[in-house]
Amino acid sequence: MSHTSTAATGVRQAQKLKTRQALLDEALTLLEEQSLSSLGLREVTRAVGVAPTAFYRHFRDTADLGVALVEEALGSLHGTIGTALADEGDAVVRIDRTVGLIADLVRTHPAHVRFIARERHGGVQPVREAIGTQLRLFAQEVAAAFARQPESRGWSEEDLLMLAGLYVDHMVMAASALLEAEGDGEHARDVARRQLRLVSLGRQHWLD
Amino acid sequence: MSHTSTAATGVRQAQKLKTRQALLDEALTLLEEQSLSSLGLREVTRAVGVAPTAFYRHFRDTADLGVALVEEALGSLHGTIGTALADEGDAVVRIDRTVGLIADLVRTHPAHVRFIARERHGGVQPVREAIGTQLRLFAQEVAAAFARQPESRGWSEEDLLMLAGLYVDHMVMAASALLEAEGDGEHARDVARRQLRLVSLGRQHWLD
DNA sequence: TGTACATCAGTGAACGCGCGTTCACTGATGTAC
DNA sequence: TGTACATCAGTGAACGCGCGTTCACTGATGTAC
Repeated sequence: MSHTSTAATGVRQAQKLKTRQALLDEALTLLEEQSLSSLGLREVTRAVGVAPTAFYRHFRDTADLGVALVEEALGSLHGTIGTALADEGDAVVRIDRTVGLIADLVRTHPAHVRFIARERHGGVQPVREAIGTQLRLFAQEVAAAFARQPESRGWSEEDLLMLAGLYVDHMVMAASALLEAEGDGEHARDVARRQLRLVSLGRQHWLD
Repeated sequence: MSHTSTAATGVRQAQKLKTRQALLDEALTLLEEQSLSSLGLREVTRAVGVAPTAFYRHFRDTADLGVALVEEALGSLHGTIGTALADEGDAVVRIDRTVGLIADLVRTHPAHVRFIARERHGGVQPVREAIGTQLRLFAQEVAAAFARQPESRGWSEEDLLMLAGLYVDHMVMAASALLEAEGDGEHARDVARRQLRLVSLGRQHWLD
């Protein structure tokens, strides 16, 4: 806790983190074809190549691991989408950039996206709650980004949150649709863009 | 197969249907707290009070039962929502009626709604596909209802489907939000109404 | 209506299997002096 | 730097349990004549 000791070698700690990450990675892979609700602790340790009991050094149970996966999947996203929405460009450009960002996310982290879509309404309460909390935070960031735009003059905070919720819900939907789309998902991206443009139009006329 | 024989007593068939329905009902109850992916055949038969092997007289496995639940949950909805949307009244009245209809559905059949929201992206492929098919049919009906309204003059079929998809997705979202809402869900209903009104505004200005 | 045979929804025993969890352990890493 | 002790990530055996599936069965219901 003092001077150099905290920054000591930490070989043990590094190895522990490596095992923990392997458990998270293999669990995510197994979750492509099942729900967290049916994921077995032994399945995960078998895939990693450690004894079943090693699991308990890192997580209390699979629900606990699920909560960690939520953090891994959504924790790093904060700021990203808000930036895409708030940056320069007109409405259409901003929407295209946002959909592009979602498509990138689906391409680089398909298993994380699937996990969030699947467990958002899934059978494991703590995980549902963790996802709900993250998405609510996310909607607040989107609302704050909107608030900074001139189009939002005259909007109540309540209405901004309503709009942000609509956006976040559709981002999750669009991501899930892209996952299921065969090929390059050109059609799915196009539908997502048109839907967001329609929402954007509604936004422009909300105070008429 | 001929004359009166098909309409014979059918005591046996009636009893079989009763057991089948009991299996579906108890499964749905068990699914309030877990995913289909982890639902056990023995759990279901135990809840009904029949031998585990009786299950096989009705379903091949729990995935098969899940597909039957999709039919039960969504099969009866055809026409209902389309009617609410197509009937007389201006946009706001139609939206209020639609949200009221969703709220009724959540109140009268909460477990069915939860099942659909949960398994739409769940870990059991045949069930995901069955839900996808039903919701796509549903979106087509909504698009057809929209097509009959004067507001849709000049709209392409593709755009009508895009709009209908937006509606259907938000109905599922709204239903799920209402399920999770504590109390009477007044706030959730209000948010759903405002979101649909904003979408409706976007629709009115789509061809500007 | 009565009888003889067929059907088939539900039974109950049995199986092998993988599960989550406990426990005392090992041996490499970390710490104090 | 060297030594003696503490920590703790990962082990491996063992447990009791519920799972899905098989099989031959029973007895009420249905059918043919």
